[in-house]
This record gives sequence, C-alpha cells and structure tokens, in this order.
Amino acid sequence: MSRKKRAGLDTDAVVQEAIQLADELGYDKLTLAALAARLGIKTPSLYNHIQGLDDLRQRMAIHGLEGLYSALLHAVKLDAGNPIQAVAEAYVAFADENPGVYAASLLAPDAQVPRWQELGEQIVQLISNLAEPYSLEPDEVIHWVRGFRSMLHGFASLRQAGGFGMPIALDESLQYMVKTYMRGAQPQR
Amino acid sequence: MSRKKRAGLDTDAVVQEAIQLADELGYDKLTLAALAARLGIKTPSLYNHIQGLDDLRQRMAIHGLEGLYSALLHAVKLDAGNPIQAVAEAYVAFADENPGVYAASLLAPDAQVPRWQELGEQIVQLISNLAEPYSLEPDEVIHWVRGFRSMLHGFASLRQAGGFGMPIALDESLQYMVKTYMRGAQPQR
DNA sequence: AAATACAAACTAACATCATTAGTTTATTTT
DNA sequence: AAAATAAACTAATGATGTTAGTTTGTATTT
Repeated sequence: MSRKKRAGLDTDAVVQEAIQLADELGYDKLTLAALAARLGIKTPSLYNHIQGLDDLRQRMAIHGLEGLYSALLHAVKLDAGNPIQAVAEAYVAFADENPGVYAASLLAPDAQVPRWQELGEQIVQLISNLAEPYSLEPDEVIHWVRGFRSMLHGFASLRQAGGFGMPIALDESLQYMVKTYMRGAQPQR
Repeated sequence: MSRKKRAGLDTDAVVQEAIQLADELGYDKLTLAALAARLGIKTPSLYNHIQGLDDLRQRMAIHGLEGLYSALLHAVKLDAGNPIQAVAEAYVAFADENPGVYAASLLAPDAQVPRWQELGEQIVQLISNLAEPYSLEPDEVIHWVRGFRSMLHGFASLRQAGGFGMPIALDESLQYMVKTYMRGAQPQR
C-alpha cells in the first residue's frame, strides 16, 4: 500500500512546496529551478511528478480555489451575524496571506478539468446564498454576485499591488465598501 | 533639430510597439526577442532605447496610466448626466480594449519616478470628484474612492481572466454594480 | 567638402530557464 | 533472488535577458 521512493516526494509535496515558494517570492518569480533546489533534486526530476510549469500552475490554481472556498465556508459557519462582511474579510485575508496561490487561482479555468469548474461553481454558489436576504430576481442575483466578487478581487488585487498608496485604514475601507454595496442592494422603501 | 537615425526608431516608438504586442499576445507573453523582431532589429539593439525589460514595463505602465486617465477624463466631460456610470464604463472599456497596457499599469508605482506617482494621484483626484454629490466626510471619501476603484479593477480583471464564466449580460452586471454602490452611498433619509 | 563625433545598429558571449531524451539506481513486487 | 517499476540522474537543446565590444551610418563641425 505505502510505496516509499527515494526521497519521499510525490506530486502533492511538490505542489505544496511550489505554493510556499510562490507565496514567498511572488507568483511570477516561481521557477522550476528554484523549486527543485528547494526540494533537493535536479530540475528535470520534477517531471516525474508534474508535467511541466503549466501543469504545476494548474495544480496550484486548484489548491488555491480549495483553500479559498474552505476559508469562505469557515467564515460563513462561524459568523452568523453578518455573513457578508465575514466572507468579505475572509476573502481578502486569504488573498493577503496566500498571495502566490491566490494569483494562481485566477488562471482561466480549463474546461478539461472538471474539479476546476466545480470549485468555481461552489464558490459562486456560496456567494449566491449570501444574497438571499435581498430577495432578488434570478437575473439580479447573478449581477449581485458578479459585483460582490469584483469588489473583493479588486480590493485584494489593488492592495497586493500597492495600488492604494499608503495602506492606512484598509480594513475600514473594506468595511465601508461592503456596507455600501449591501445598503444599495436593500429593497427601497 | 530633427535628428534622423538609421531606422527612425526612438524610445517612444519602441514602447508603442511593445504596447501593441502586449495587447495582442498578452502582457506576460511580451518578450524582447519578439519585440525586436517586430521592429526589424536584433534584441540587443533595443538597449539603445530602453534599459531592459523592467524599464520597458515601467514605461508601458506610465503610458497605460496616461491613456486610462485620458479616457476617464473624456468620459466625465462628455456625459454630464451620470458621470459615475460614464467613468465606470470608460474604465472597463479601456481595460478591455488595451489589455496589455492595462496589465502594465497595475505595476507598483516606483517612488523614484515622479510622473508615475503624479498620474496615480490625478486618477484618484478625478474619482474623488465623482463623490462630491454625496457630501461625505474626508475620511469617507477615501473609502468611497478605494471601493469604487476596487469594483472597477476587479470587474475588468475578472472579466479579462474569464472569471465570470459565460460572458452574458456583462454590461448589465457592471451597471447593476455601480448603481448599487451609488445607491448605498446616498445619505439615508 | 572633409573630418570628426555620436548614436544606433551589429556580433559574440554568458547565465538562466524550461524541456526532452536517455541512463542509472533504489525500491517494490514477483 | 530476479524482474519490474518509479524516481532520481546526466547530457543536450532552444529561448530568453543581458553585457561587452565593434561597426556603421548620419549629423555636426571644421
């Protein structure tokens, strides 16, 4: 059952180390050479576990979406008071703490990989559920979800890129943004 | 006054061609080799006009911000009816039509380059002006601007990355998002 | 008009990177 | 113990960015 090979390496260990490296160096600075060195093997040996750089990035993307989904789910379960704010904070925190894998998760999903598509749908579903209190039309729910995701990704992305200049009171900015979007979605009386 | 050299090339022509190439191939696929070939010169000759790939990307970023600012300004001047929606549409359209240069414009501004900082501030100022009707406190204006930029960048970025799945009714989604944010920012009566 | 200066092209060379092919070796299975 | 297999290796190739040093065409100066 348990096959042990020379260095105890398998695909998952390689991807895991790649994620860690990408978080440290930045997604675009991740190289197979650096990864191999870190694992104590030569670059070509990586091809025993992954198909190449593109394949590695795909696997990182899937790990990223799994982590993100898990973080969002956890936020919903924990904070029942204001799930929308909780999800927003969890989303941004995840991107902040796992910049490498978050960048990978933005890769255009390959339709050939069902798990990929599936994870995307799960995340959309989770966010859709957040819109329930607003009693929106089905079409509007789609718009609401797209808007919410845009806000969160945009905020996380700009923040990561240093696009906000001085990083002062960013938490308040996130809160304000989400609060404002929520208030705007509320039925007008 | 007018110096003509061998191939009529100058820094600006190189950057211009690089932008065009990046828009065609994608920002990350832009290589000095491809750029040189397109200009009919050898790769090292590029170094007579630019300092290297990083320098080229910086120049592309500045051109991108100039183009973006210009597009937003134009939208404000033209559509006096709903300047916020007009700016949002102009922003997303610019990112859509100039994907390469828009990607470049997201580079973290180098504090050593004044023009860069300056353009960022101009864009922030332009967006700040949009918040005037809401009579917000100074702190709130900052939050409002950050939120608005996050929405627009997130929308443009996710759309570009194919993150929205089926690209159905994206214009309506953008309208909904902006409308909702606007409504939420309105003083409650 | 001839000489000089200079900018912009070139060739040659190097380091790094991803990738493929073929080989060795350690572990597992028979 | 022998055979099979998986995972490491070496060697080699083609791209890429970059630097150094050289040639050459245009512009300026004499």
